[in-house]
Amino acid sequence: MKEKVTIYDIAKALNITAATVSRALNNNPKISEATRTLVIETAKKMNYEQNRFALALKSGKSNNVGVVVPFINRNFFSSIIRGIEEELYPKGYHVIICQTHEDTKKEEETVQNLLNAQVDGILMSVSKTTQQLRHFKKVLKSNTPLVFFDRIKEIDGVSTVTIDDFQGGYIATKHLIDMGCTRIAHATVDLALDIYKYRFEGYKEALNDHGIPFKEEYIIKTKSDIDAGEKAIKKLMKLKNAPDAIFSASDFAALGAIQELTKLGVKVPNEFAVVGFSNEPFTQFMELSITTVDQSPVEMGKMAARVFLEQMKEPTLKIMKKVELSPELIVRKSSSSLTAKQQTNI
Amino acid sequence: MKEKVTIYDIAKALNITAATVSRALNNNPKISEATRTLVIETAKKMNYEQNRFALALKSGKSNNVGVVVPFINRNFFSSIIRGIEEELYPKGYHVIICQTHEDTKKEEETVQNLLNAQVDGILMSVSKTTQQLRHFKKVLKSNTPLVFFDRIKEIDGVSTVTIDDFQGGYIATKHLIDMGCTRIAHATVDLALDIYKYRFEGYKEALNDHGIPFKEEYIIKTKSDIDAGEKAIKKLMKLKNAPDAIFSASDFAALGAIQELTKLGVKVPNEFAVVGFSNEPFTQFMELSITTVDQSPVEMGKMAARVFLEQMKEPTLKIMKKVELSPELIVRKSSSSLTAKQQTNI
DNA sequence: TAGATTCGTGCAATCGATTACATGAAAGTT
DNA sequence: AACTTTCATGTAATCGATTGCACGAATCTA
Repeated sequence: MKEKVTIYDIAKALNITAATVSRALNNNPKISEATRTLVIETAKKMNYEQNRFALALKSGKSNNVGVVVPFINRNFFSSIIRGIEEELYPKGYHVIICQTHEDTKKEEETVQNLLNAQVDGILMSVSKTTQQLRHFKKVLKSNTPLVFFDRIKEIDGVSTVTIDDFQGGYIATKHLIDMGCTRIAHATVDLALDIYKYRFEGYKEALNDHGIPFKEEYIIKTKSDIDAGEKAIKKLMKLKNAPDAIFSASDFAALGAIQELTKLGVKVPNEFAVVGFSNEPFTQFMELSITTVDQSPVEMGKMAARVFLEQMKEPTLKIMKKVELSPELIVRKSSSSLTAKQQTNI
Repeated sequence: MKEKVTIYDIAKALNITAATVSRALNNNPKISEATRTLVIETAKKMNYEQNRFALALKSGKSNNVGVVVPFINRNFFSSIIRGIEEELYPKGYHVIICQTHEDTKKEEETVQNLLNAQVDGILMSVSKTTQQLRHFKKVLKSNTPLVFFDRIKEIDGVSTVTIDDFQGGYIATKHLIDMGCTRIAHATVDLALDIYKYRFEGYKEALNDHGIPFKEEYIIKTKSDIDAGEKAIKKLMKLKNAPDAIFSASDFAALGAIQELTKLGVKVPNEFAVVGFSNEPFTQFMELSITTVDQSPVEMGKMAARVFLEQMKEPTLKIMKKVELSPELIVRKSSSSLTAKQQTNI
């Protein structure tokens, strides 16, 4: 039906060759001003659109980038993707979304797949289960820019965009200390993942800086869900010297903690303060809104995209950049009866 | 560096022509069994990967589909995309994500863009502001399958996947009636959008079926945010005959309503019941969890993908399918003190 | 004015895969 | 034995855009 207009059609219409048309459209300086404008005008008139595949075939560049995340329908990741899309779309790139379901196998397969699709770059957050780095090496070998965000692996030649999880853990903990808490527990998730390791270390450093002894019994390794938070509190409140606050590396666990504390009759925040991590949307909507650490995911996505673009500008150079965004503590009711009133007007 | 292996390389290695290799790899029946297996084996050995661009250029098919939504970092949309991706990835399609920011201009531009990129199909949810349908007609003219989900426009030849918003409005309202409410208000958003119109009509029908007179003063047109919900309650509670329940077409407005009610000292759900719509994640996490209507967005995404695949299977046929998923009422505390206890264990 | 530059354009190969048509060998038919 | 089929493979065009090289005309140089 709809015949696509090609440069040959334009050439025929103007009685010149396709080569001239191509050059005119690409602002090749060897073309006379007269024919250039003529070509450009007729191109517009004929509704010419460059065929991306022909271009891709010739150049090897697709103008697509692959974005790989565990799940797209997690606020944190979808916000990152939003940032990436908003940064890359105006530059003519299309964003291809893939999910790994936290499964290394699928991750490897997906990466290989994107490579076959000759994406111009891959931006990704590594699956929890990933140990093997072979598939990333393949990406580098194929000269495709690779940018990790949030969940990274240290690989030579790979740029990374993270938030400063250490600082995040530090400010969260310091805030609890400032609020007068002295027996601060910490719920972590998986210390094999850098993000949790650094949050934990920030926690320890804050304690240390304020002369509060670190207690192993206050550290609970949980999953990142509500149930885990409840269990953590159950365990913690049985201790002889039960804590008076918890910094949870997960908002969901923080929520579970609050629910369990309420069930036990412990008043939050007066008797027990809670701080989460991630600024999941629900934390602000709760009646007892939850203090948490914001990771500015949209900004993180934009930054990852910018790092990629920078690499594309210098295809000959091997750029390796490490960007660390600053986390922001968002104080809400779960940790501060004082500010509770200020925070009421959402 | 990394030289890509082509069928010519394989051909050279086996001292045959590329045509034979191509045919062997495509299971063309004219190729002898011997050479076929030989070719396939060496292809594997040489790590051959088909060049998607060459294929795309020749066939005009990209194996990409475009997905267009207002914002990707909205739980509803990101969940739909998750469904789409999970359904399409195994079939070899890549999903290209685009956002319209609820802006018709950007929507038109995006659609045009996807068309240029020769996607094999476009799945989208229409922007709120879209009136003009020209860009959709263009899609149809180019013979690209178009599937609308959730926010649709009635266009001949376009398949749609929606939930039965009428039924959603109906069961939400009926639930309130069953709970003993008799003065049920309704907060809607934009009656120009079908989804809200149908929810409203379901509401009216439910009232009607149960002999409850419809009152214009109980209908509030708001935006879909917390603030809007608060304002709605302020207005409603000033009425001489104030309502005892509200069915909000937006979860956010429902939340705002609850907050305002609490501020006014009205007990939810005992004195006033609230039902929202969409099953946003926060509705279940609230201390006073919110009754809402679930739209099974992942399922909706999968369905949209399946409708697309069906169309691809029959390229000659013009398939126009209308799928309507059933919404599900999720009863939580905000409307039912009885079930409140059952719902405690999340 | 002859020869050297410069300029604008055309020619043709290339990117990698597919496919209608041609070809030649083997097998079958009478 | 001569002829027709069948079968497997090769030849070459095609998809659309890019680009090094060639070429003729116009302009410049001495």
